[in-house]
Amino acid sequence: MVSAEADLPGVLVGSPAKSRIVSAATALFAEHGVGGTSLQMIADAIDVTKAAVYHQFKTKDEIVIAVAEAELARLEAVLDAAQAEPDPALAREVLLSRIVDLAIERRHMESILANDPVLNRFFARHEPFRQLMNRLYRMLLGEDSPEARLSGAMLTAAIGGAVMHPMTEGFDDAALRSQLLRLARRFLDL
Amino acid sequence: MVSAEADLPGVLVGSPAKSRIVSAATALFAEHGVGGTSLQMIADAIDVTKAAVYHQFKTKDEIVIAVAEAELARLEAVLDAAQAEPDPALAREVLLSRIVDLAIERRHMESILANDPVLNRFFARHEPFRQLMNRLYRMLLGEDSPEARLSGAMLTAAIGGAVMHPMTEGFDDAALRSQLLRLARRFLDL
Amino acid sequence: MVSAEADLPGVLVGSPAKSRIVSAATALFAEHGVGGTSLQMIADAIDVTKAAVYHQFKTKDEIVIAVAEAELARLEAVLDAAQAEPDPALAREVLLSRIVDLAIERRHMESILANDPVLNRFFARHEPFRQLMNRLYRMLLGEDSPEARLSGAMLTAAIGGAVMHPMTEGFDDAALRSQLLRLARRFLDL
Amino acid sequence: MVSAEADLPGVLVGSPAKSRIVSAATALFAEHGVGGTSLQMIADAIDVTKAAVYHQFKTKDEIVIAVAEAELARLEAVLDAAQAEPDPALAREVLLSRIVDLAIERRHMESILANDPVLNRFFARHEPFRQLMNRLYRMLLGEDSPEARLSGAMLTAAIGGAVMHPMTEGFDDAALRSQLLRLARRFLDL
DNA sequence: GATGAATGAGTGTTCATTCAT
DNA sequence: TATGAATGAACACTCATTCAT
Repeated sequence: MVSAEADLPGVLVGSPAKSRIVSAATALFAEHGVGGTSLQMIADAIDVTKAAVYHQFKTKDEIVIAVAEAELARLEAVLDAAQAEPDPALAREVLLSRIVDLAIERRHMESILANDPVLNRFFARHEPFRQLMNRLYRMLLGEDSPEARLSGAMLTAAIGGAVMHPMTEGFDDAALRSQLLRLARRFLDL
Repeated sequence: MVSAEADLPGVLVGSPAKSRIVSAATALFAEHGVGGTSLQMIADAIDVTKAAVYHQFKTKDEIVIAVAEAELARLEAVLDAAQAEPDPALAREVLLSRIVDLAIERRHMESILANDPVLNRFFARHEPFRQLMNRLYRMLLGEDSPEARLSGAMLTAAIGGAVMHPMTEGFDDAALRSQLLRLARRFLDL
Repeated sequence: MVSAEADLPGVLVGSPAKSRIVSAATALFAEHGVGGTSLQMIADAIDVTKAAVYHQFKTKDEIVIAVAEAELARLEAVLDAAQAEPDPALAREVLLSRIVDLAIERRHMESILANDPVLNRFFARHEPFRQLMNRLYRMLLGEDSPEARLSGAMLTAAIGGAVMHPMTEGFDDAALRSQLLRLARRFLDL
Repeated sequence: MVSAEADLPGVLVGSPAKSRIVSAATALFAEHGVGGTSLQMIADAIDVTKAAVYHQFKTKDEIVIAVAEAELARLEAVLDAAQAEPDPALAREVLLSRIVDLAIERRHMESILANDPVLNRFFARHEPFRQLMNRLYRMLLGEDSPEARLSGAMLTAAIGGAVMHPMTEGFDDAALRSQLLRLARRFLDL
């Protein structure tokens, strides 16, 4: 079980009431998927009634979108931080490191956030997400060709998938982290 | 929409009646996820009543397991075929090629089979699956160390994730296939 | 309270289970209106669960339509009976008499069936209903002009409205019946 | 759609705030019925919060009553105007004409106000309404017998029902108006 | 093998209403 | 005067599951 009370670091979503709902929903979505999380579960997690949740969000979809956008905001923060670094090679290193960190962190939430079909469909049609990913690939691979996009997609899928993969349960965080970095760098020809 | 009537190639699951259910369920799981597929939908797809489905499978979970094991059987067939090749390097090539084929095929089912949280949880606790994956990694990487397992997990996650990734929609099948092979070979230092 | 168990005379709606639901729904719609009648109320009235009702009708709308069509069938039976009479003047008398009977009967159900906005909207868009009404007007007024239709609409509205009108509560059934017939005949210039 | 902002002519219901609520509620009741109109809809229509509405009316029922009484006040105004005419025959003509006007006006609101079961029940138990109707019948028919009351009830039901009847959709306002007057006069033996 | 009828627990959503500020 | 937050009860509808036939 995940603490539903702790706010996600660095994310603020409107009113405190809204923010608590989004935090709880994020944790629950990660554990049970969007489809497996009922509004009753979200309401119970923050100890209010379903109707109170509905006072803040008109539909479950609105909650899903809020969660997705909060997640996007975290990725954007990572990109901004990396871009602040003037040396491109160093920026790439920072970016890779932070992305692996995000993935490792997800591991502890038994996260299926990145794999959830509902969220995937949302992201696929969400232009800001596509722009963010393109920015990410450009920083990682130094160019913006279709091939670079495919390489980028493979790399992020590889990192995200690896931490959740049943076969990597034996690794502790530190080991997984350094192995992932090593393999990712090799993949990027660094 | 996917034809729910056509049997998956090379898979036989008990009686013909059972087999038709598993085929329909596989297609529906791929389209809507396990959680998003009701027994009513499965029954409708093969034009029988819900009760008829229950006559073959005692619970929905049994159907899920049957679907998962049928998928596993397909992977096993791929491994067997590759292992029949005496030259290890060639075997590896065949294996990689067939795995990419499986992934590309999934693409057309808008498959979320590999990402479904329910199936993931099933596989994580399913010993035959773990053994199959270890066999796969051994063939791909030539050894059976923890590091090899992590590399293998990353590679399969990368391939499986890439075909579904929103950013790879622009590639046609052939292009995606050859790019995936190229990148996978590079990753394996072939 | 109306007995929800007694079947409407002469109406059979598919299976017995379906028929019992339609009977109960008719009584409840008459008492509380369509909008004021919940599926729970219908289910309670015939002592089954809501889900059992849903097994017979996929939506509440389907129940509303079934009720409306059963009511239409009763009117159609009245028209058929009148049309069996060879003498046109006598047929008109029979028709008028039966229509007033229907109205008087409604009185005891505190019926708002004819006034229900939901049913009204359904009927307005239901071609068989329009044809039935035209047939009725033709028999009553002997012609099929727009003016005849307006006269017919006024007459049926008058009869239907009068029995429910708060100002006619003082009349007993027999008195109301004969007065309605007398006024209706006068209106039709009989 | 009906403008919820414009005040009903000649009706003032307490404070301006209260009046705006009653106007909006009247329009919404006419469009969706009492049961189909939520406090949220009323609040939205005049751009305040639900709580603000509750500040003016303790319950939804109070709003319903206020709406009903405002409608009654309009009818009373019509009666007063007619009674101001010294010649009884002319007074009757004026009254009939104004009543038909009210009915025609309702037509454009797709009004279900007169048919709403909730309002009907309210009126049936509302003494001022009964007195108003008796006054109306006396003016129309020149006497106050039970028979006159029934004739009156039939006539008003006929007029009110006819304008809403599905079979009268083909008439334009002017045609409907003159036909209604003609038939009503014939009915009253004028 | 298969069906139709039924069930209990759940879903997302809306409602009239209350209350501290 | 008005608001934002909350609530409990109800709503239409769906679910996996059971069972007599």
